[in-house]
Amino acid sequence: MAKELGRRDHAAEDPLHPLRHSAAHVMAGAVLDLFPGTKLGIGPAIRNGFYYDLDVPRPLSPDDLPRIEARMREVANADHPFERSEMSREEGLRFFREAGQDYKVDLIESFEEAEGADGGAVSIYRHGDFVDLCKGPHVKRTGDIKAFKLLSIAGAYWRGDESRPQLTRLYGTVWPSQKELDAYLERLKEIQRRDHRALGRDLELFRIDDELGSGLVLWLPNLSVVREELETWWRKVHHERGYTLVYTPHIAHEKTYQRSGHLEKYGENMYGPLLLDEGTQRFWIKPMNCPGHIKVFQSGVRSYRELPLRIGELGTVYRYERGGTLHGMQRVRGFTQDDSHIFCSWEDAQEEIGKVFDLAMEFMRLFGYVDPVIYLSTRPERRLGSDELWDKAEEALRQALGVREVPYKIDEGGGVFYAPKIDIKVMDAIGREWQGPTIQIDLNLPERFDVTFVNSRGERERAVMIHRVLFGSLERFVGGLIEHYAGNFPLWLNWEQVAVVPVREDALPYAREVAARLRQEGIRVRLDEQMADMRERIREAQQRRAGYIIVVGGKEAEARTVSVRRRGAGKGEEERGVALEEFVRRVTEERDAKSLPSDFNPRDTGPSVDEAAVS
RNA sequence: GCCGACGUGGCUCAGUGGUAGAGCAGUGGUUUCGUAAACCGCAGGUCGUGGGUUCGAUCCCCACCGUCGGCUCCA
Repeated sequence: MAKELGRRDHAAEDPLHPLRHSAAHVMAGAVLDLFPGTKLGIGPAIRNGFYYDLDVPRPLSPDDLPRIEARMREVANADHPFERSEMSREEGLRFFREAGQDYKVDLIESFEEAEGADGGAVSIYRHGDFVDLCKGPHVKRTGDIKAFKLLSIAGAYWRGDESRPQLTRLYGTVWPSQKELDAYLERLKEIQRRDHRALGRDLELFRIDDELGSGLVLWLPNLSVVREELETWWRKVHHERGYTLVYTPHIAHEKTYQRSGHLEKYGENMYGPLLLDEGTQRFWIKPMNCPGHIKVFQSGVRSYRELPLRIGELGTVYRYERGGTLHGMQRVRGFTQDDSHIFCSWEDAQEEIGKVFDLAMEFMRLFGYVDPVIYLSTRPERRLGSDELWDKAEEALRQALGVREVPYKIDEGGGVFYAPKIDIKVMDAIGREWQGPTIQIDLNLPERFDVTFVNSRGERERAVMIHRVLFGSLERFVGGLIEHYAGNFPLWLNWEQVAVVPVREDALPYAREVAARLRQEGIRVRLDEQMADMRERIREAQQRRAGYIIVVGGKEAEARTVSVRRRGAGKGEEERGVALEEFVRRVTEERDAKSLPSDFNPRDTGPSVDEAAVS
């Protein structure tokens, strides 16, 4: 899911900020003209555009957007100047109170509470009849706002607070030129084309069935192939790196989650209780894998000689999420995490973190994610554990990054209540930022579960618990991959690596031979023996995103060759007369190298796209 | 959960206060055709669910469920 991290500083640096913010003013003015009595919330510039939160007398529907846009165009054409002026705080309060602009009054009042409100004055901006409380800056005239479009309507709470009134948020985008606007709209279309929900349906990847339950993903056969390959590779990589892979139960006795603190801190997201033994025993479905892994660690007395003990699991968890937040595979109620907990001593912590970090970077590279940005998130205000522990934990993370000389940003106070963490964010093929792997040092659970090992002096010592995920959840990761690859998976993950198309029925025996030869190498081959029109079968294979389509007929059978067409090739770009063994060699090589596909072209990205603005 | 929009056969969509259509997919047949959609036929829907208004509702009203765009939250 594209994240808006950095949006705030981005807004400040963005040279288009005045344009976008000005467009927000013009939009608010247009709504005020068309719907008198509208109250203004806030209307900031955001990445690629702007929004304004408004309290409109009647609900707006998408049909209203063209009208508002038309009115905006009139205002733009009228070419009013933006004029700045100042009022004292009292004047401002009186002005907006008289105008019935309650939210602006609320804002000014909050300025008073905030420290450093500048000398008691507030600034306002005016264009035409429209006046708004605003820091600015703005463009000079409304005529500077030319290439814009309103995109969507949504609800948003005043000040992002659920307990406060909900306003109507209008999203729009604006650019210096029509050409840039068109390019941006084209990018939005590209995002829609890549939407994993649409591709998931068209390519028969996954399904979410209402009767089965929303937020619960059925992995259909095609995507199950992808997952199986990912899991197989994941296990191999982890075995190579000294991980111990385990399986833990999906439900646990209530005692476990009382001790872990999950019931207290996370209970509203948990499924349960399940009442067993006439209701005397209460069990809950696991929302996280940590307690299970701790129990694995504690299955015996651990010696320092056994550490670091790296316990990993593709662990399926269930979490209740509110209905409105569910989104395809990317926001679900049941998912499988590639979870690991590394138990070690403080001496080993930094090195272990470093190893995890290297592995994480390798993961992202393999899938073609680029421009990783590293964040170190430090202690939040509300937290568990002593400052001493936080010092140690943050230092270990810092050192691990320092040793590697990787640049990173510090997200002060951005850690979770029980752990500081390293987050890796990456860019996908169309320039969207995604949350990648995270590494945390858990300062809570080792205490709660009294996780210890026996050190070289024969003493019990508290173990350090490093928590990490690389994929995150397979559902979210693979959902992201679908969009990243636009459905065109690398050969090693492709459900249909080769489609064999015989020209005519008399080529079937050779086609079967070819298919058998490829299958011998473990290649996933589809040979459709129902003889329909050849062109139709080629087209269908393309629609299924077969990695290669090979056409065989009499000529090929005689020469023991195949006619090869690579996915993504243009019309008439097939390569004829490729020796069968040569083709086998190429395909197995590409598969084993886990190469990115030839039709994978990360776009040269301009400004990155804000997913939120898709209409 | 909240605000708004939407919910017609597997998919995309049309339609009406008097109990429904199209294209694709499916299926049967014909076609045997060397690289991006051959032809003809058939079948498939209690129009999301439950109430209400009405002589009569898929179409109007209400509730619920679900989907979509956001908010909030998060893997």
